[in-house]
Order: sequence, then C-alpha cells, then structure tokens
Amino acid sequence: MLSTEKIIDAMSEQGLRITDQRKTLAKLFGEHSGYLSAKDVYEFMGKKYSGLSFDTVYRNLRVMQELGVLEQIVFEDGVKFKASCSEDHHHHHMICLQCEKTYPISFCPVSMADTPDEFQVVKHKFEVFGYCKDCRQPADAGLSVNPLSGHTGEH
Amino acid sequence: MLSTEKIIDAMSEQGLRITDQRKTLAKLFGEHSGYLSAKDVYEFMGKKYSGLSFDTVYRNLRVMQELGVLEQIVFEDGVKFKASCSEDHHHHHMICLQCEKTYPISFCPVSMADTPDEFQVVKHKFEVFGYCKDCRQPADAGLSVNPLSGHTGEH
DNA sequence: TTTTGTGCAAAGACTTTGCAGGAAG
DNA sequence: CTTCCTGCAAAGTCTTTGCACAAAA
Repeated sequence: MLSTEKIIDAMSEQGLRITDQRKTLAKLFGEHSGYLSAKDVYEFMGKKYSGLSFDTVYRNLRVMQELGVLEQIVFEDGVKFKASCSEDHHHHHMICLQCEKTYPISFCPVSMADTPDEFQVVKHKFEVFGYCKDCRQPADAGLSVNPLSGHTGEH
Repeated sequence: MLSTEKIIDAMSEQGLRITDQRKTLAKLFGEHSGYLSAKDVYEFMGKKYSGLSFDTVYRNLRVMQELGVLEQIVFEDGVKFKASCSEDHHHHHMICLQCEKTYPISFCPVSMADTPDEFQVVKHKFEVFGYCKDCRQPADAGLSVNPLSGHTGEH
C-alpha cells in the first residue's frame, strides 16, 4: 500500500497543490489500510477542519483516484476508497468484512477457468471475503464458514 | 435462467398478486438474459403502460429480488438486475461487457487460493469480463485481450 | 501574481416513502 | 370485500457543478 509520503509526492509531481487538507488525506489513507467511504473521510476530516464541505472531500477523492494514488471500489453498500497497492505484480485480495482491510492472494484463477476461445477475455475479478485474524467471528454467528456455500455475485 | 412461467409461479406461490405489470416484468426477465438497470426496465415498461411510475418499477424490482427470482448486482455504473440462475450447483460467470449476458463457469478457484487458516472465508466473487461470440471487438480496439493484463477490482 | 483549491449554495441522479384510489383474489 | 398494488407527490441520499474568495507556488 502506498505510504503517506508516496501519496504526497505523486500529487506534487502531477502539479497538484499540497494543501493542509490534502496532507491530512494522504496521512489518513497512508496509515489506514481498510476501505473508507466518502462519508467516513468527511467525518474524519471534519474533526480537524470545522468549515469542511462535502464537495471538497468528493473533489479530492476523485482527483486522487484519477491520479492513481487511491483505488475506488463499488461495494454493495456504496463506493469506497483506499490507498493504491504498491505491489506491482498481478494479484487478488482477501477482504475482511469487519475492518475491510485487504490481504493479497498471489494465485490467479483466470488461466484455469476454461473460457471458450470465442469469449474475448478483457478483465476479471476475484475476491475472497471473510474475517481476518483480528476480526474473527464466532463460528455460529449465522454466517457460513464453508468456502463453498457462501455465494456473492457469482451467479 | 428462470423462465417467465417459473418467475410468475414463484411470485404467485409467495402470495404476490399477478398484475399485468408483473406479468410483463416476468416476461421481460424471462426472455432477456442480460442485465437491466431500473431505468432500462422503466423505459421498456413505459412503452406498454403510459402512466407508469418509477417507484412502482423500483418496488417490483425489489420485491422480485427479495423473493429470489431476480438477482441484483452492483456494477461500476450502477445496480442492475437479471433473472436468477436456474442452475442449482455452485458456479461463476463470464459477463459480456457489450450485451451483459452471462455464461457459466463451473471452475471455482476458492479452494486453490491458499487463504491462511486464520482468515475465515465467508464468501467469494469470481467474474470474468469480456466480449461474447456475438459481440466480438476488433483486437486493436484499445482493450487488452490478454487475460493476465486486464485488472478490475483485484487490488 | 497567477493558478488552483475551498466553501457555499444549488442542482442533479437515483431511490424510497406516505397516502388515497383502484385492482386482484 | 379485504388485501395488496399503483400512481402521485414528496422527500431522502449521494454526488456534482458554478461561483467568488482564499491559499499555494
């Protein structure tokens, strides 16, 4: 994941002005490895900047995403952001349903899925959801822990 | 994919009233194998029902999704619906970026991704995007056709 | 001092909710 | 004839845009 400094450097190199708010944003994402919604970010920033407006948060999130320092993912419950991965090789993720931190998976299933030749593969998505070691749930919490019985978006 | 009749039967069995609009909805999803947005559905239904209101479309889509006859997926550009899969075994999908039809993939990568024991796997998502045989794109259309170079949401 | 960022206000897109009349069973 | 469905109107949520002032380089 990109560090606070790398985020600031990247913004600076692209000619963006390094305002105090943007420094704080860089720090937030540089130190928080989970996903954050625009509202999360607004609430966090609001603690420091009393007159903060929502549109500036949106603008900065968008600028940072377009610049490539933030990744934007659409979850069922809305759009969320986190610092881009610094790993440069292709990989996938485990995502914790509690803290929304991500952990890399180096295995890539695409070559093993026998997609017929007449289907032109462009991109793919492989995500494993569950609870990380810090957020373990009781086994009987009503959620299956059998990897083959929990389904999301695979239909 | 569920047929028009199965959709209607399921709704009827659950005590839902089979109105003309709902018959048309069942027919739409029973015969269209791609994903449709609420707007798509509204526009289609609007051709037949002049005084149609958006909220009724939303209500019916939600009811049908909660009943299980429709599947709802969040794409980058919004929420979309299609008839539920009738296949009862676990599978994944190839999704055409042009027509948004889906094609089953029986291979499931979860067991092969070496998720550490301390990560409690709950569910997973594996989707392959591209162009189906009816929607092939020229190879130089600016989109990679290399399955290993196209990335979406895997970071 | 020039260019970009910010807050404010407003609007826009999408979705949900309360209500009263109308239709299904 | 009872219950559910529909359209209408309104409101709610999330996000974007235009403008004038303020701040960065």
